[in-house]
Amino acid sequence: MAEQAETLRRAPLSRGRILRAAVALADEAGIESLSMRNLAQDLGVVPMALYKHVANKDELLDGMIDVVVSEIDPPLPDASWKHAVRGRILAARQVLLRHPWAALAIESRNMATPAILAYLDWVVATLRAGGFSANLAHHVMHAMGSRVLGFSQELFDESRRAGRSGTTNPEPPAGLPPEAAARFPHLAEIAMAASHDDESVVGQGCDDQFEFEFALDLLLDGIERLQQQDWTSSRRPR
Amino acid sequence: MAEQAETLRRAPLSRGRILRAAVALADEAGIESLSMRNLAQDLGVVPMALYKHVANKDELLDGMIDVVVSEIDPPLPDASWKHAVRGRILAARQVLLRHPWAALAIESRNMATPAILAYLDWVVATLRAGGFSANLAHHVMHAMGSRVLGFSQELFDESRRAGRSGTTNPEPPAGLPPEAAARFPHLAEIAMAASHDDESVVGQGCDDQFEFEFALDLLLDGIERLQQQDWTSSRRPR
DNA sequence: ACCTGAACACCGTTCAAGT
DNA sequence: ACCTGAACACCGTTCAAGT
Repeated sequence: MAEQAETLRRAPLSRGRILRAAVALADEAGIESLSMRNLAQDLGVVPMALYKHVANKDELLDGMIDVVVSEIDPPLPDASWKHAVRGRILAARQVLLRHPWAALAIESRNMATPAILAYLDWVVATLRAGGFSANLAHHVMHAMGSRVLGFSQELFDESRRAGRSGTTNPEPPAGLPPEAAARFPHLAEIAMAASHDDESVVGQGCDDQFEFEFALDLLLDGIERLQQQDWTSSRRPR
Repeated sequence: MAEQAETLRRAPLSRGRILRAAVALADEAGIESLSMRNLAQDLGVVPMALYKHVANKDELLDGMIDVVVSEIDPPLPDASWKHAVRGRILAARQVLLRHPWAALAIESRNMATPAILAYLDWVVATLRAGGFSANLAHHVMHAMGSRVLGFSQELFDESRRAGRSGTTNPEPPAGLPPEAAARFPHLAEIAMAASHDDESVVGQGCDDQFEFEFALDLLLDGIERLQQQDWTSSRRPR
């Protein structure tokens, strides 16, 4: 009875409402807590009701990815392809930081969603307008890989695993555990090396934003050099 | 009775035998078919028997990753850090091509396994021996990201999804579906651009090995340039 | 002391029964 | 015709009962 009244008070189900609730659930409780049953409960609805708006869980995930990608700021008009692409990729990274589950979700799905395709199409259009051949633009897109969507792509990226953002893990230990440090001395050494010249600042973890921009600029600078040299595939990067 | 005889004929369970069977199961049937129950059945054993050798499924996955990483060829002695690192990364890629599920598995686990740490330690040692500062080596490892383990890191990488290797998908369609091509003309254009100068060869998909080496060399060349310039973090790549 | 069948608490999804 | 509770075929893991 009370439950029925609750249900009636709610807005009618819609695909958009389902997707927004799913994104919120994944953000708050982690992607591993996203089940059709949990999602239905959050919406005050019986699980089967979801299936009228999404075909199955995979399609739900595709929809959630579209929601996230649509949050990427539109491009700013910019004279230089390099600034334009760099700025939009950093904007994409900000979005993915808000939705830590999204990077892995995008990589594990195999279909490109419409929002992702539109985003990638803008990147290619910007390169082409900047004087890139279709051939070079093709290889550049491969080389950027998922970094073009702001993925950190680190080998061990804490933030991309179990969702639970914020409060629970205040400070992940920066270095290796002592016994691992002894076995892998070179890793231990660079784990200590801080992001800045001040060598006395050690063991306080990595500056993720710095590392992302470092890698992004390394790629963009190399790409710029190829483009200025009128690169074609017969001449390898060398 | 017959089942008991079968079981007795088998070698006794061991962590190694379990891990090898798990890798084989994931290779053949796909990672989504890897359940404790299926694995136990393959081994002719009751599911609970596995728990004496692996604590839980996550630890099983860690062990499987270790098996895969140990398959990477040992480094060849090489005078140049660049050739040594490049060669070993391409060897890692060959291993990951044999185990398509492994890339995503490594990215979704958060603990570095001993085999991965040993591999990374070798890469760092090679860089340091080649004259890299600890600081630059640190940033380089971040910039390489999971590419150091041979990941393609493509945004949409067919091979990394559902395992089922070989026979079932003879030829993935190279270009976009027609209606998508109309909406995303720039993507359609570069999807047509083949890997080689011969512009008449279109729509036959991508040369994955070429694209991987293109991106790898782009990174390695940029890294070499930084190292030769005595890069420090006060001077950004620029 | 060891092993393991049954059980628990979940899944995504189907389907037939009820309105 | 529409909606949905129960059921199906799975999970990973616990635990107590049996040897």
